[in-house]
Amino acid sequence: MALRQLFPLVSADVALFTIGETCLQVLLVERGEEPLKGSWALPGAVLKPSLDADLEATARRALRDKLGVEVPFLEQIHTFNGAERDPRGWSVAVLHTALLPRERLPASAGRKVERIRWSDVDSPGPLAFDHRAQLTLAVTQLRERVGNYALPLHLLPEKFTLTELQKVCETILRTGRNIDAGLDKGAFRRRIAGSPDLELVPDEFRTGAQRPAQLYRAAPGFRF
Amino acid sequence: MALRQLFPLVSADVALFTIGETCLQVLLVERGEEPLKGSWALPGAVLKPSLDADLEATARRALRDKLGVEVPFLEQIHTFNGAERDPRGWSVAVLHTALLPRERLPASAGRKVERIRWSDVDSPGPLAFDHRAQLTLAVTQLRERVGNYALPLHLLPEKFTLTELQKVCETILRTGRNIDAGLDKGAFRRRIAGSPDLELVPDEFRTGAQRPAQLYRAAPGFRF
DNA sequence: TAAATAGTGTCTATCAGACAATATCGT
DNA sequence: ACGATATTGTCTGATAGACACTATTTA
Repeated sequence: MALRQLFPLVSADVALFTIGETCLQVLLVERGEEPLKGSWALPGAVLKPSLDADLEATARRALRDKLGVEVPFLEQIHTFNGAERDPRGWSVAVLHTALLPRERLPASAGRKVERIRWSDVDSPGPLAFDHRAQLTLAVTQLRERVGNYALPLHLLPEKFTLTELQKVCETILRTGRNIDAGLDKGAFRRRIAGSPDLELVPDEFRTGAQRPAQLYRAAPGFRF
Repeated sequence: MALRQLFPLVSADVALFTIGETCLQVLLVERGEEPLKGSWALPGAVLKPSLDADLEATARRALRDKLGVEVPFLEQIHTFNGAERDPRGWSVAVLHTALLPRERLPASAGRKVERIRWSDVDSPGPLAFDHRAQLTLAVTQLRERVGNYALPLHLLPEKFTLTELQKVCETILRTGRNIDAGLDKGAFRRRIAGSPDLELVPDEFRTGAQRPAQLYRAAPGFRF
């Protein structure tokens, strides 16, 4: 299309992660329109300058439309661009990473989309455009950032135990090949203890068929 | 302009760094066109889809035009965007960081530009658009990444001594306030010794009025 | 009391910073 | 020999991982 020779297509894509039973999972949507109709892709939307204050707003709009959800964490991580990545022509796609606790998954999907699917991040199957590369980057970068143990707070409910936090970290780090990824309990808790991002919830515990576990939450001014 | 309500302005900006006598310096250019003609800004160019394979190419084109130089290192770091950051309307600016050894500075400036200036990164003066914020991000991120001691290789000539490398690291880390930033020689060299990014150049030394210093260079397959 | 999970303590290898000592040049 | 810088070595405190131990609940 000649238009693309003057004005590139600008869009926002999102790698939305959540914690599955054993795996880190990512949201995929089936494309309902050409090009590549019927193939799976990361959710995304074309920028509408009259609607979106910025591309983060574009990304949030995509998630509202396709999943009907507001995410607590959304951040841009890389911009894919060029003449070749989209068959429609020159395009700019700003990739975002978003995190959603499993508890906050909506019961129903959004409008405007055929099907959605939660996929293990290490076996997403074929994806449209360069979304395989986008996903790889988002996953790699997420795993690197787990080190500070703050990011996973966005994948947990408001109150959680240290063991739950550790499980989330282990799930993120566990790849298809590397089954273990078991973090040491002692070292993990020592590190957490010194973190300003976390605070203890007084007198609240998670009970079960064993010793109750102290509940924690994100510290008041917690941001990244 | 109504056009901007349909198609955002897409451009690439560059924070080009080099090492001055005592300071980390960044290239600024005086804007030769409206808007904000006459004010200082980071070099950049509007995307030309027919010319540029991607926005990295746009950034390289900007540096060629304004400084007449090819840089050995150029990498995208963040995308600034929104309806408000440019008076012309909705815009997308992909900010890049570039590094240039002082030895490779061209004698003359490029075409297409009124004036250029190398500024200390901590006192650039007023800048156009959101370039002050862009510069702050680029500098912050550069300082964080000096930790691995690999990035500064792009700011040095092909062959260099460990002391020269250390000086570059110290210069990058030295802020206006923090005058010291002196790294420990022993620790620095120990760390370098274990790095796969560096190799010794056999039988080559930098001589002066003192003990000659062993020359090093980037290891063969050095990338980030 | 047994099972299960929470939480703590200890040992050790590693590493970074501080700082001292030695090496090797030109003059 | 002296000044200057390069290069190496040692000491020490902090820390992460491994691993074992204790604590507290329900069944």
